[in-house]
Formats: sequence, C-alpha cells, structure tokens
Amino acid sequence: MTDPKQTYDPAAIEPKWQQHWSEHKVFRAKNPGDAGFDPEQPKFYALDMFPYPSAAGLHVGHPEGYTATDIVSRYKRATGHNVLHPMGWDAFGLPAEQYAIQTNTHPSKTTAANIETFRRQLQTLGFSYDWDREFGTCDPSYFKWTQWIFKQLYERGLAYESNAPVWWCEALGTVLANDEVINGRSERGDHPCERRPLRQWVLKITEYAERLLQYLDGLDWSDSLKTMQREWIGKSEGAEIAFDVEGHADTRLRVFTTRADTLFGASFMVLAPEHPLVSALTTASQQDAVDAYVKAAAAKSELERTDLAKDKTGVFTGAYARNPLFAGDDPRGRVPIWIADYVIVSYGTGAIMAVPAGDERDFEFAQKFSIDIPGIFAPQTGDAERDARVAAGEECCTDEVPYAASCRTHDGAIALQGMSMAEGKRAIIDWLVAAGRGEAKTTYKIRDWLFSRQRYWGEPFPVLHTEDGVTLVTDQQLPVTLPEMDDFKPGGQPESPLIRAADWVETADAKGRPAKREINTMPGAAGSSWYFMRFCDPANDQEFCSKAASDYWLPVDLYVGGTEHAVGHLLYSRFWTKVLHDAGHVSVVEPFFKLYNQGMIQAFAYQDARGAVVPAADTKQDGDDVVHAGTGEPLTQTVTKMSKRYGNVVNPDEVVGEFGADTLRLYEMYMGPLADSKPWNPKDVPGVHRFLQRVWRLCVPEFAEKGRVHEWLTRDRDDDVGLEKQLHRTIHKVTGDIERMAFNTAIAAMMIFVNEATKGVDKLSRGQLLRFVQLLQPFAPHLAEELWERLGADGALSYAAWPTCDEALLVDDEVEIAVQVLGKVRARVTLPNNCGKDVALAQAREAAAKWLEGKRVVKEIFVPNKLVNFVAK
RNA sequence: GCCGGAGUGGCGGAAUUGGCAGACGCACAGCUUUCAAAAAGCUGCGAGGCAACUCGUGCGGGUUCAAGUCCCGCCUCCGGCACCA
Repeated sequence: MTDPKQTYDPAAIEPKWQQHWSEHKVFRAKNPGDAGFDPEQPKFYALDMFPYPSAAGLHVGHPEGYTATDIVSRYKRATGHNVLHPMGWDAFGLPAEQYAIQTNTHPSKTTAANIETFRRQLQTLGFSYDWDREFGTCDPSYFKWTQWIFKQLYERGLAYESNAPVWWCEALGTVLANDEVINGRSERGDHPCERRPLRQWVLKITEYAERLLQYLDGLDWSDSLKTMQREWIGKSEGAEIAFDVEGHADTRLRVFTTRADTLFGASFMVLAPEHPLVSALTTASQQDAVDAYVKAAAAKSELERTDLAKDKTGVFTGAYARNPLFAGDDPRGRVPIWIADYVIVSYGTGAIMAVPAGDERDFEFAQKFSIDIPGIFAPQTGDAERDARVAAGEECCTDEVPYAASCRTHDGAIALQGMSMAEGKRAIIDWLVAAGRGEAKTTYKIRDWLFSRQRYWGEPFPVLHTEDGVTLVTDQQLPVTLPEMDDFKPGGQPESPLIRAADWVETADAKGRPAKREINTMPGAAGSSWYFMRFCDPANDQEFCSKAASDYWLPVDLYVGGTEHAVGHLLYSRFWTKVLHDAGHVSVVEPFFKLYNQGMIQAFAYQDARGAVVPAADTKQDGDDVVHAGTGEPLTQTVTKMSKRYGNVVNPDEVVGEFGADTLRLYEMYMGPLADSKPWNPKDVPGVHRFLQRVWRLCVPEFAEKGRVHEWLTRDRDDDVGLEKQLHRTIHKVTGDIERMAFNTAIAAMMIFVNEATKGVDKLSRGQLLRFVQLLQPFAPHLAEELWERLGADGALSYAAWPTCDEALLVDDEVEIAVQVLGKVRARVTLPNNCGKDVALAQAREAAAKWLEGKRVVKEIFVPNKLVNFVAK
C-alpha cells in the first residue's frame, strides 16, 4: 500500500511544482496592453547573461548567477513588481562549427540538441523564467533584426569595410577582435594569432568612445568594472604637433603627445615601422638598414613585440625634423628621425616626438643609441644628487617638477620657468595653435570593432556586392538565411566556407543587377549586443522591439554575469543601445542600470610538493592525509578552476539527483558572497540539505497517519512571543540581505530561525510557519510551494505579499552589554534597553569593581546598548 | 611595471556606521535515542594554561578609550592592463 512515512522527497515535489508553474504560466510577464496588465505596478527587469549552449551541458557555475537573479525576481514579485525574467541562447559561434567539421553534423542540429539539454537542465532548477519569451540568436526570426540593426549602423555611417591589418588565427580559421586576443593568442582555444591585412567589416565604436566613457558615471556597476572599461576606452588628452622635415618641404610629420610642455626636450623622433612616411623619408645610405628593420618587425608576432622585446631596438632613417620651437639655424631644433617598434602605428599618429628627459622609454632608447638628452627640468626635491642628474639629462623625470631656464624661445615668446605642468602645456599648445603648428587633441585607445568572421555559423550580412559597390538587402528580403551546406571547413585561405555555396552567393540586387552576397558572417557578439531588448517584445515580426515595450521594460534593473565580458559584450551592448537611441528606436541610452559580477565556482584539488595539481583519480586518502595513489607522496589541498583534467568538475544534474534542486540553489547561495570566487565543497552540500529537511519536519509529521501537517498547524492560535520576535528579526534580515544581494547571510538567518523553532516544535503557529515559508520561497521555491499547499494557504505563493516586519518587535526589553576596563572585556551586565548613561555606568562600575580597585577612572565611555569602557590608571 | 580586489579557527565564511572577533554551516569529539544506525536530537569546539589569565583577523609600525574595520610601510594570492607617447 502507501508508504506510511512522509519524508522530504525533492524528487517527488520538484517536478510537481515545475509542472504546475509551467502549465499555469505562473511566471509570464505582462506587457503594456496585455490582458491583466497593471500600470500601477512598478516594473523590474532581472536578466542573466544568457549562456552559450555548449555540448558539455550546464556547469555548476551557471546556476550561481541564475539563482541570484531568480531570488531577486521572486522577491520583487512578492513585493508588488511586474517582473521580466527571461532566458534564451547565445547560439551562434565557433564550437558548434568546429564540432561540425569534426563530425559532419550540421551546426543547427548540434545547437538545437544542446539547447534542449540546457533548457531541460535549467527547468529542473525551478527558475521563474517566462519561458514564452525564449529565443536563440540563431533563430531567423531573431537574426532578421540583428541584420536590420546592422543596416541601421551602415546607414548611419558606422559600418565600413577595411583592409587594415587584423588578427588572424590560423587554427580557428578566422579573424578575431582585439578583446578576443590575449597576448597574441586566441582567447578561445589559446591558439597563436598574427596580424594580417584582410578585407573586413568594422563598426565605428570609436565614434562613441566619449559617450561610452561619460555615461559610465551614472551606472551602478562595480568600480573595478568601470575602471576596466575606462582603461579599455583609454582616453588621453594632449596635443598634436606638426614637425617640418628637412629636405621635404611638402611633408609635415604629425605626432601626438600628452606632454606638449616637454617640446623643448624633444631630441629625436620615432616612427612606427609601418608608418606611411617611412619609405619617403629614408635616405639612400640608411635604406638597407631600414628595410631590414621594417621586414623584421613585420615578421615578429605581437607576442614577440610586447612580451619579449623589452629591449629597445630601432634604426635611424637618415632624415631630420625641425622642432618648431627653435629658429631655423638653431642646432637644438635639428632632430633625427628614427623608426622603432616601441611606437605603435595604430595609436595616435603612429609617430612620436621623443623626450628622453621626461619619458622613460625615450630615455632608455636615447641611452642605448647615444642620442642627446637635453635637460629641461630643474627639480628641487631635496635629493641634491638626483636633482643634479635630472638637470643634466642623466636621469629621466616623469614627475611634475619646475622647468629649467632653457625652456625658453629666443624671442621670449615662451618661457616655461616658474609655470606648473598644466600652465606649461597650455603655453605650448597656445603658441602652436597661433603658429599653425598644432592643436589640442584627445585620443582613445579603443579601436573600431572588427565585425566579421570567415565562418559559416553566424549571421549573414544583409550586404550585396555589385559592380557599383556595396548595396544593402531590402528590409522585405530579411532575414538573409544561411544556405544549407554539409562542409564547414574554412574556404581555403582567409575565406568563409560560404564561398562554396555558389547558388547562394550569386544573386541579384533589388534592381535585378547581378550581385554577390557578402560571404563573411557576423561575430558571436552581434546577437548578444541587443538580446535584452528583444526579450521585451520577443514575438514582434514588425519591429525589433516595439517602442512601447522597450520604454516600459528598459533599462535592465539587475544584470548578473561573469567578469569575462567586462570589455567585450558590455561595451558592445552599450554601443548598440546608444546607436539605436540616436536613431530614435529606443529611449534609454544605457541598457544595464545595475550590473553584478558573480565570482567563479572553483574546486578543491591536491598538489604535490612542486605545486603541480594531481588529478583526483591519482589521489587517495591515507588516514587524515591525502597522498599520491602511485607514489604515496603527501599532497596538500589547494583551490583550482574546475577542470576535466583535474577530475574535479561537479555536474549539477548529479547534485539535483541526489539532493534536489532546492538544495543546489541553496548551497550555491550559501557558499559565500556572490561576488567572490569560492570552492565547491561536496561535504557542505548535505548541511544545507539537512536544513531543508528540518524545515520539512517543522511542518510535516513523520508518519502519514498523523496528517499531512502537524496537528497544531491545522488551526489558528496565539503566536509564541519569543518565536514571533525571532521571526520578525528573520524577516528584517532576509529582506535587507536580498536587497543587498547578501544571500549567504539571509540563509544563515533562516537557519537560526529554524533552529529556534525546532527547540519546541509545537510552539510554532500556522501563521508563523506560513510567513517563514514565504521568506524561504525565493531560495527553495519547490519546498516552499509544497508546504504552502499542505498548510492550505490562500492564493499563489509566488504572488503572496511579502511578510512585513514590525520594527517594534526587533528590540528587546533588556540588553546585555560588555563592560571593559582599558578596552578589555571584564564583565557583562544586563540592562533595560536604551537605558541612560548613569544607570549603565552605575551597574558597570559594580560589575568591574574587581578590576578598578586601586585605580583612578579618568574617562568613562558609554555606547548605548553596546558597551561601557573605563579608562583607569 | 601600473590599476583593481582579497588575506579572519582544521575548512567555507560572519562582523552592514571604529564598539563584545569567529554568526551560520562543514569537519571533529562526547552524550541521548536505537537490535544497529551512514538517521534524528543535545553538548563542546581559535591557540596556550590546572586556573586566574594571556595571546589572537597576512607581516611591521601608527592613530584611538576602543582597530578585522582608519593611516603609513611591506609580503602573498587573484583579476585586469601592459612600450598607448
């Protein structure tokens, strides 16, 4: 017959409630205009960085951020918000295509299968997503609008073709954007990359550099993330200065500098080896040396140029420039022009004026090649020896120090001595402007966004090439879908496999003229740059997102994800949002108001004496120690990334199978602060599971014959005063902690309540348990729903009003305070809450009498409800 | 090298505003219940000391009646940038 026991059984209750939520569309978000939409409710948009559905399935790292946003979403629903909490798939990308090449399976098939797995896994975790809004970036109904947005960019002059050198990765068979290349190697797969000239589509993100920088200030993002974006944008204010070149009357060499004030100390010029003027300026006698250097620099990978080439190298071109500050016959104005690879062609003007007295790199170079180092500073730091060396040009000085008397033109038009650095810069720039020799200038490190890939599995461009050049596909012809193919290998050198789809490539434009389709495809970051907009209005086939929907939902109120997208995705999304704003399609300028970066979930591992990690399979327990299974060498515990290689990857399915989704959710939130990286400890998981069992037993008797809930919970009765106070403290703590995203301490508070309540199980009233279940609901929703139902509560738990806290119940009648003598706790006294200083001191003095004997109290500190401190001699 | 963040028991962590360091959980130990429990409950649990007490938040200084928290100087780890003129 039926099992007489009723134990906490997540395997039974979790699917039951998941099905209930799904069937009743409990978490469907209502848009303005939908039936039942309440315009009075405030909105809340909680978004996860949507996953790339890999073949490996969900990792325990995914549910960490997802649980956090789910808790906030459920809390916001309970506090009367209209909540948008969607999920979808970042589904175009390289791994599916690599897999296709290996196995001859179409990427659309593997992607669809992976999405199935991800969706199933996410659904077993009980996230309150509005699944009706789900889509993938590879859905034609979605990328139709990605293509449409590209058209907007093109029409606004923000998309262009370029032949500039780009990062080419041989192993991946594609080009990569700057942020996808780390130290000359691909971020994905760690393959070597090199610079190559290729025809590419590029987006003019640099045009938005200033606004991308300015608008950071108003965002609720961590300072470290804002700093990363600021540094990536790399704004730098200075001047551009034009130098005449001897013997080249029509040539002016332009340089960018942030230290225009050091122009008096410019004793040579350096061009990047790739600078367009190099060949024109090089003299016959230097030709061979320059050619050899240029060739060598081109052959060097970026890795060699940055990491290894710390030693300065360079070659004299034979040409001389004229420093504009010095009159024609002044020998100080004649500066040699060198080329060196420490100057980067793509930054500033690709050329610099070298001031060895004020720049470490220039100083190093001048020393190595015995170039003049004119002293231009007269520091008075007190370190006389150093001051003298700086004045003599024997040491470089980058600090703000007084200028030397020599910083002066013959005619006295400029004399820097006595000026501050800011005044010096101003003086020089004003003079240059008046003389037509330069102007103030701001440059940015950020480069335009390399926006094409030579791959199959990405959005095709809505672009046709005809005899007359580029034409766009009409809106009526969107989406441009991918042709069916079964061979996805890159199409020979830097070309997409699409080149082999001849029927697809050969087409006609709107006027019927023969045209070839663009065979590059868009990069992975294309689809993820606006998906948060589409979630507002996912089924719209007339617009990418209706203005009404985006006006209502945007910006995203809470966005949670990893730091790895600090400069890529987050910058691109901000850029597209601004472009769409400028084009009048969305009202917001910034897409993500609050951003929260979760830490990484790591794993314990064991390492040997050399620090090498030993795979879990090669370790064994030896008493209290862990040793190498083969050699018996003792090992020490360490923390690493989860990795197949180390055998320490935790599979969420297994955790759900053994303990249930509520335990997984709760454990991931209980591990520590969301923002921290922290190790997964399998031994801690049963601890939170035990907590849920205790909650269960608080409500449900062990044997079914005693009823579905404890007898005393079937009727209303007076609340136990002590428990009621404890409950209010818990409500207060949990509410505040959810608001500040401190889920670990919220859970600790609930544990304290359950420990209290368990001490006298039958003291807990039905009303108290119901309120506790509401607090638990965002964290462990399945268990909460089950208990809510068993207790016969009215209405849907997910929308039941959040329990309120009576502040009056937070204070106790009596408080215990510490009595200190000279800062050391010597006694404790119990006093009425908020009692006065005199009362407290009198009692404290008595309690501390033993330690005050023979001493004179010189000061008495009283902190109400906290402590008394006697300062005694 | 530069810019962030962090360092607290055997472990994960707590201390939100300068006010009793170690909440909560794990591990461990003892006890109760039990035929037996890997179950449940209770108790203990920073170090030293019989104790009174002393010491204790990476290290060294400082400010303060009082410092994990503030200041100065270091060390280590993690993340980012890296010849950006």
